[in-house]
Amino acid sequence: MRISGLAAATGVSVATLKYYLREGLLPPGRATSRTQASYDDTHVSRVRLVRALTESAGLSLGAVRDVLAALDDPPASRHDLLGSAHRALVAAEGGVPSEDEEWDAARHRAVELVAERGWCDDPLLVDRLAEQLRAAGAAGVDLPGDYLRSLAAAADVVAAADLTTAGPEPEAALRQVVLGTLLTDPIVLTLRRMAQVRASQEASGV
Amino acid sequence: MRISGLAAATGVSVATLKYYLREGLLPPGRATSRTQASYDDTHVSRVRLVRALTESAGLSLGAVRDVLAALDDPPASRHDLLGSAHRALVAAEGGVPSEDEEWDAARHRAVELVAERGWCDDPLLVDRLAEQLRAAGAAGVDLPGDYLRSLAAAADVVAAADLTTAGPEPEAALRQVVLGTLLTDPIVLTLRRMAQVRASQEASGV
DNA sequence: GACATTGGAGACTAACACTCCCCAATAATG
DNA sequence: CATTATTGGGGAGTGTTAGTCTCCAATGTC
Repeated sequence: MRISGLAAATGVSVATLKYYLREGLLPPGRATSRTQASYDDTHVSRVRLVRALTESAGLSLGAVRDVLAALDDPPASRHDLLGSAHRALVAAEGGVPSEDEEWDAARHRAVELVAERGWCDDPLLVDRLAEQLRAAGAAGVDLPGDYLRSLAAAADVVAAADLTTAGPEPEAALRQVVLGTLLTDPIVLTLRRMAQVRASQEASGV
Repeated sequence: MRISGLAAATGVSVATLKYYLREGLLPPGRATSRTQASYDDTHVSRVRLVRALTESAGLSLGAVRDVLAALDDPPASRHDLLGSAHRALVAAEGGVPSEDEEWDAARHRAVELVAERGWCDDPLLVDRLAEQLRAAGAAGVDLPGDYLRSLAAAADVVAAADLTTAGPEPEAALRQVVLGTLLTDPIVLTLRRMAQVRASQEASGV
């Protein structure tokens, strides 16, 4: 398959594919001559993956590059699997916290919630949570402790389901967890909207 | 308080505040002369809200403008409350679906899941879900029905909690639900990451 | 009265994700 | 074998977003 075939198979323009090649998001095809290369199914699925990650998961192309690099990295051991997965995920998103007194209070709340659940205390994740709590507070949105505990309980349900989708082979499991998480993040939020509408209709007696 | 005071209170540069004024994201201050205006606490919290919505919730300034406009709109009735809230939320995010055969299959899965839960069948939300399922499938990530059902169950838990934070007055409730949802979306995802790490440690016997 | 600050407005910038255009080399077609 | 289309490679240009910079005359402050 030549580049125009790849374009037809994925619905992405030739110009964009060339751009992805230049940016290293798509590996070069097998060169059959100086001005021709052939692409196969792996290229098709790579392109589809890039599109899903940018369009659905909302990642930037730079973040996609990082995720792809992490997936190509050997996961060392099954124990490190989720570790490297989360390094990829955290790197894919951003987050540099500021430092003031409101932030300290938010960070304290974050640590407390995590401790209560017996969750990991990865400082990257805790800092991010603290920053998000601070932002909500600064915007005048109050998040009671019981409310956050409900969110945490729901997160445990989701995480348990996430783990069941991972098979035993480290490489496939890494791929499944990283991509699955990134691609289901928007799904989780959409389901939340749907459930909200239903819950609100019930509450007003429809 | 003059504009430099507003800048100091919010940590946002004067140039950026002027930009927000121009863009209509921040109402003008009370003019005390031709070259001076005074700003109060409502301006401080408006700026903080804009920053939280862009930095934490990841909205574009255009989406922030739409959300703010929706919040200023009178919610008609308590019944329409979540309706207008969701119009604001859905508008704030985007999503125009494509039309092919994979999409039809994804749409069918979406309709089924929604029907099973007895959720609303707002076509905007269903279409969005279908598009997200299609993207995951195209990227080679398989989402079993049981897995989606688990996510849906968790969404119900979250939505029930969301509703408890809304008071009885329509205007305050609208604000709480819309902003609360937008600002807790990233929190939900962070909690998911944390719970995943814990669940994975448990699974590998740590 | 000297100096800083303000509102208002236009121009400029950097990052992002393409998109267009050109080239010489090659492939396909008649 | 001649003509036409397509390819890889790469530079330059585009539109959007979210600011940032510069300038002005009017005003506030010491």
